[in-house]
Amino acid sequence: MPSVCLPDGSSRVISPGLTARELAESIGRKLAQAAIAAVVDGEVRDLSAPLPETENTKVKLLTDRDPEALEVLRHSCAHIMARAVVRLFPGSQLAFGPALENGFYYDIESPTPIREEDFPRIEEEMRRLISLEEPFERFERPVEQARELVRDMGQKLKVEHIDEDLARFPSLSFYRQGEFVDLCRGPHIPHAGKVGAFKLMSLAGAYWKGDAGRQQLQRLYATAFFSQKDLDAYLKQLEEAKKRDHRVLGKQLHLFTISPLAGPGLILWMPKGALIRGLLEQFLRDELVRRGYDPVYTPHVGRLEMYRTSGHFPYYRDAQFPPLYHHPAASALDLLQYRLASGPLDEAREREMGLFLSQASLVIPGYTEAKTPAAKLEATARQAAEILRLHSINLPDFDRAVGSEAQAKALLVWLERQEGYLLKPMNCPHHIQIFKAVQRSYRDLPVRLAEFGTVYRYEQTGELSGMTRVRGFTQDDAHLFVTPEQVEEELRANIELVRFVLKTLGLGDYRVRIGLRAKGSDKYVGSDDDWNAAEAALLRIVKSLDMPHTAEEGEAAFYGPKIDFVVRDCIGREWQLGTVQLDYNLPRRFDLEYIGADNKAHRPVMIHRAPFGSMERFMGILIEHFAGAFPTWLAPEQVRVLPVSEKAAEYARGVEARLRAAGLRATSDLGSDKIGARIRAATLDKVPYMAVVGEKEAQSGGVAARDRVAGDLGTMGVDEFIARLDAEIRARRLPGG
RNA sequence: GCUAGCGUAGCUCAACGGUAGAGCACUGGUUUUGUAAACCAGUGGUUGUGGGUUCAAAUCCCACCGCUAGCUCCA
Repeated sequence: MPSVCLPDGSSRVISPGLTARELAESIGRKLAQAAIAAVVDGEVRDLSAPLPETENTKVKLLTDRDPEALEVLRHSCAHIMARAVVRLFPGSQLAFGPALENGFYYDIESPTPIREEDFPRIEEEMRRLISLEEPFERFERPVEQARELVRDMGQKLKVEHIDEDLARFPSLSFYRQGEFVDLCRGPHIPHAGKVGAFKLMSLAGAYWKGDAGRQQLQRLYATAFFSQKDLDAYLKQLEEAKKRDHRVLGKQLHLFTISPLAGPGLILWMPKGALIRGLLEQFLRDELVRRGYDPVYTPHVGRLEMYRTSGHFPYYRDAQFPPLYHHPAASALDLLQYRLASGPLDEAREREMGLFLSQASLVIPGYTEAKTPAAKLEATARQAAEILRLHSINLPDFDRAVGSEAQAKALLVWLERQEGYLLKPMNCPHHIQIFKAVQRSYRDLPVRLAEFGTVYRYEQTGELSGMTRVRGFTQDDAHLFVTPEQVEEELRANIELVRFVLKTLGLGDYRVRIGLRAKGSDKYVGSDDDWNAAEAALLRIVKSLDMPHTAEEGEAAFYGPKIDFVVRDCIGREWQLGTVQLDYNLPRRFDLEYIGADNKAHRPVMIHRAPFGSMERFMGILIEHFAGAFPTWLAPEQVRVLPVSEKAAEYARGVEARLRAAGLRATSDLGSDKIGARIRAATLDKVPYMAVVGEKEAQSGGVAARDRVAGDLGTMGVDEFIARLDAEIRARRLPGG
């Protein structure tokens, strides 16, 4: 007899064909009404689906309290939204409409573009559909019939999807709601009335199947909840996050600015922001030195030759600022060489190349008109020859070269003789030179070279955002040169360092993500043994430290496995910080070695680590985490002295001087506003402490201390006030801690 | 780079084809203040830049620059 096992441990015998809904009814009428879907053997299913006729099937009925139910609800709401759009915008083509962590979207191609002004109409239509409480009815069709069905509905994208990805399935499922039918795997809520509250959020472009080479669709973002209360709470949380936006607070509190004239994506640290950054750097540097790192400094540019050796140039050149050459012809020849070296390209890569070349303002006569890849390469070579001639560069090897490969090689020989520099995209090649400057013995290892190193990457314009996505940033970088046996210990020490520092800043809640090789792929460098050992070490460490972690195959860099740190801030948002990466590649490219105990040369393993990513990004995250109210040890202004009236101004100046002499960052506000207004100003400036002084304090020689959050702390002596702040600063106490 | 939206005083915003305005901030004055906003006055703009349409453009059109939300990318 088939039976089910319920979460409370009880089991029931069921009749064949019984659905989850009928099961719920048999348990209780209320449960049946509240049920949204069911988890059957770990899989979320419709209530209307018959339960499997096996013994001891694990069944859990989901209600609006279960997170999985919310996902089902949102997916169903995506259907309701699509239905409303199809009604209002006849001829709309539907693509995908999945649930997300905070809502859902639907990608749609409509004959008349949808605009944000249309949101109220769409929402109204959705409300009407929801009030009908129509059921979601599932049905299945063999794949051929399914294809005909979507074709007859005029849903071209769905036809494409079946042809490309779904044809291998014997049958496909659909859900019907009134006149609206959508190809969909499900599951869905029993009827539309379960949607308690929803809201259309935004409109964006998205490529069909995420492929930039395909047409762009309109993506409607929205969210849905079981109750208006939950939606309101979510919207309030968004408001809260918005108030913490580091771009807003950074402006308000004069921490940093970005000037289009200085350059988009290039952070200008204002005095207050710079002070905080300096304190953070000092804190990190002290901690690194304590843990055996050696600070170094390297310049902002490096010879192209070095980046050719490391492989950074020219392979990632579309993400780099253009190289700096002395020879006036070199930039053009460099681009032409790059084009020739790339050889014949297919259509998609040719499009990318065209974009890149036009961005670099390189015009090749006859290039665009050339029909075949070979003709394009010929045009490129002609232009190179022309430039060589104009600049009287005699290059017989190029003239003799046959084919784009040989031509590229000849040009490269010339280019390599030219003086050329690159704004550094990474610090590692420089640090490697420092490692190589001294003969290294196994006794010297690990060598840990640390630098707050500024690097430059030419991010796409649409990618730039405040301090978190920029074109120049300073990594809290270090490179560790270790023996294979030392890898595990170094990784462990690294995680412990991150753990300590993040905890100090109140970001103690985080997990690590481990990037492993994709099985059976040959794109990785390094021996299998090294990889196996390194991957096992990574997993062993996170397990032994009892840390939340996820391991993801195929997420490793081609030169080694890596760990990413993902922290959760005080309002529950996750931020990806830096990474720790093992590297077998650069030691080989730069031919690094150390002398082992056997008196033979051995190749070290490199560990790249920038656990906080960059100072810019980390600062941005801290601003949001603290909502601009930095703990006293980091606050740019720690105390503001506020004389009650001008009569106490002289005394206030004296107090300020004493605070400064004690090492506190103090100022006085001697303005003519009333004391209440100046307290308000100091509070809005997020100054942690105020020292209110009037005639009483001037007589007793004290201050009336005030905390920016707790308010009046009462009167105390100046020394007592200083001691109190000093203790807090030494302990690096956190707000509320 | 792509899609959509947006650029008005230092900041937040109004004016939406017909004389560019408010609050805050700033400056000067009055007030001499006791724990989150005293009062009065004043300064401040070639409406992102450049072109076009119009008798007339912040407003409509085009190009560029920048910003925002996504997409794509991210060694």
